[in-house]
Amino acid sequence: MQRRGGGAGGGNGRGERTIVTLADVARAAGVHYSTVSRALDPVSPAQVNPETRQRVQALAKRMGYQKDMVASGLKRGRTHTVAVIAGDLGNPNLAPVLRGIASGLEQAGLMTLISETQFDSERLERIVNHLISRRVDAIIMTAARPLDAPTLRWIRRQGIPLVLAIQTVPGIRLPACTNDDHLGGVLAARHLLSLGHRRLAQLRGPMEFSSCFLRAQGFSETVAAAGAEEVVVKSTSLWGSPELGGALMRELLDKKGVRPTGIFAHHDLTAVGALTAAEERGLTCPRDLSIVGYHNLPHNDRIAPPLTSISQPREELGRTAAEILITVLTKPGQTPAPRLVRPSLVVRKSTGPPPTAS
Amino acid sequence: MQRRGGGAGGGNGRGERTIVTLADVARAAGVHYSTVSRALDPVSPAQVNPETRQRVQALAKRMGYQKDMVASGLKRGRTHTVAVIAGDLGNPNLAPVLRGIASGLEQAGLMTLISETQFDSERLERIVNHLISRRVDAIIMTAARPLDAPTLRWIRRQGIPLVLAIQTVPGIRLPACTNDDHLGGVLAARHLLSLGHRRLAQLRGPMEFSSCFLRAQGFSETVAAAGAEEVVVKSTSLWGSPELGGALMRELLDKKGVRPTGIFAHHDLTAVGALTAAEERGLTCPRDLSIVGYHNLPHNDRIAPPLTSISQPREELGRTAAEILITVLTKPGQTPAPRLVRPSLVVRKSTGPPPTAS
DNA sequence: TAAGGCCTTGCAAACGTTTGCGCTAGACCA
DNA sequence: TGGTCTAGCGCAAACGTTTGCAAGGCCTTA
Repeated sequence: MQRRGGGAGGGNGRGERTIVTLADVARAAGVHYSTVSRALDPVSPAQVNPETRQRVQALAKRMGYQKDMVASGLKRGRTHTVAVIAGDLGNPNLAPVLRGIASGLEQAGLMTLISETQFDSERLERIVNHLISRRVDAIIMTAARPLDAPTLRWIRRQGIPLVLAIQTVPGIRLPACTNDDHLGGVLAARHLLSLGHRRLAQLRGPMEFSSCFLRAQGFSETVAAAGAEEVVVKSTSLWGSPELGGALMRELLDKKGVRPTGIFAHHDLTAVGALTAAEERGLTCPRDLSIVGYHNLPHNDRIAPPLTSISQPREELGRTAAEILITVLTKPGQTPAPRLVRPSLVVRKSTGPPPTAS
Repeated sequence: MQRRGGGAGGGNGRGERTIVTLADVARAAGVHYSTVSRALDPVSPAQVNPETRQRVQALAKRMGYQKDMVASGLKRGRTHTVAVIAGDLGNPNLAPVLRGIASGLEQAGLMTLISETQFDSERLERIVNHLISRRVDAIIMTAARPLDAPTLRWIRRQGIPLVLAIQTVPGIRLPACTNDDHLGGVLAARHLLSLGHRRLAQLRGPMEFSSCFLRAQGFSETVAAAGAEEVVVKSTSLWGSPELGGALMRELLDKKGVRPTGIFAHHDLTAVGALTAAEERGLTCPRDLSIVGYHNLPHNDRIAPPLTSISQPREELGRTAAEILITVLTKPGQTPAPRLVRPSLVVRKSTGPPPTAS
């Protein structure tokens, strides 16, 4: 038996329980510890007498034996741990995805280890090295940017299975699960067009995010196909804040020419900022302009006016990513096809027909 | 050298890099591997010739050696991993706390492993057993409920340091870092009282959460001390949803007697639901009633009317919890005193003087 | 110059589990 | 009855690191 190091976290260290190993169980059962190991291994084909197996299992349970995953990991080379790398845990869209991943992986007996890069490449590198040295079985990356391509390649060279979720990066073929952001752009455009808007604009997120790029593409294509007009506003490197939305909206309103009436913001918070900026210029929504947001954040129906938005099935995305990862782990060699989950449009009060006079 | 198992996650497995061990570096350096181990150990007091140390370090770096934390963990009994158990990752308040914890622990060279219980006791037990068998160095629990007391005791008996964050449970003395919820209740009460309200009420969260209990207590005490009146609404076991807020508010308005004018909701979302319900009864805020929320959620200033709320320093709480944990790990035996972080009042438009006619 | 000290390094035993191999004993067949 | 086969179990070597112990060399001191 072995003692645990360190005093008990809370108060009197009277606990100081010992930890039970294979050898302990073996001694009690009167067999060799390798036999115990085999008896406790669920997949080992009847290498051991059913009777012995029963006896040992019962004994192990009674003694409170728990396999030491660290030792097992060292020997087997598999730690049953999957790391999820996130950019910003504060992003409310992320939590359901993480939950989907964790619950999906749990069913396969895998533990989820979450880390946050805060979009800092150096930090990402540190984290990845740490994870590698910890011998995680696989990595799910939810915050990939083109910038990170070298790191992704480095992970792959280490022979560690890698799955991308939410974001994908061009130029690297990796199993991935993403939102159908192109479709999201299309849905936003169709909605505005069907209401009668003919002059449209986008408040875009950073184009180096594949998600934003695709949203923009889907939107622009649909607008062009309908023969409507799109006013282009430059995209920024910032992302998803009301401040950004305000800035972009002011820039849009300062432009010469005819003011667009249908706006597609790549983020609900951007839309919120844009709304505020528009109100400051005496415009009201949806009378003077309609706006579609993205992400369908929880408070959208309390905002004035309640925000029409594109909703993404977040938990499903996480579960799908987990599924993909599990196929990668169980069937090495094949690269599963990328998978898309489909967003939907949630109509509220921030969109309506364009002003008639114009 | 050893090969990594499993095919590369993405496409052609051409990579299949080998992994470098102490023995490899030792061979290349012409020394014994124990010497390499010592040369690479930053804390080992000049056990090794500075010259050799230099040479070995340079070589290790050049060869891309990375310490295998699994093997190290097995030998040393410390995995440099801390588990954080959360109730619901979707809770927007949690993310900053997690970030605070992770960044605090990172500075001590500790990795953060996050798990979600979804407030399921059975799941919690599974997770804890898994973590123990993975030999995590410590556990931070962010969602403790009285219900979980047995599990907490079980963790402590295993000799695993345990720190509570956000919630604390009565009856167990454990190092903890929590919000000063009592002060939060006091602040809310003082604010409403100073505006002139004399009939107050609370829309409380579940009283088995220490945070809600303390908020309620702070509020009630302050109201009583001011000689004002508090209308009591029963608390529920649900938590933090607009639906709950609506239900509680309707119950309050259905009560006989004089309607209270100052409301303290234990959660912003509850406040939002209450607002909606009040509007349905023809009451407007802040003219007919004032409401103070809790948590200062990001969208509070876009809600109509913008919500006065109690703001908590979330990331600071996480960092403090990490600090506590580190003291526990470095100075075993002592139980650090519980620490409180102080909330503050953010005044917006949902509070004002009570209606003059009454 | 010899003895004792320190500094540096090598040796080998752990940590707890997994697993290839070999041994024994019973079963089966000729 | 002797031989082969197989089921069941023990043996021991890994996995990669840490670390007490001892050995060797050099320096100091008497």
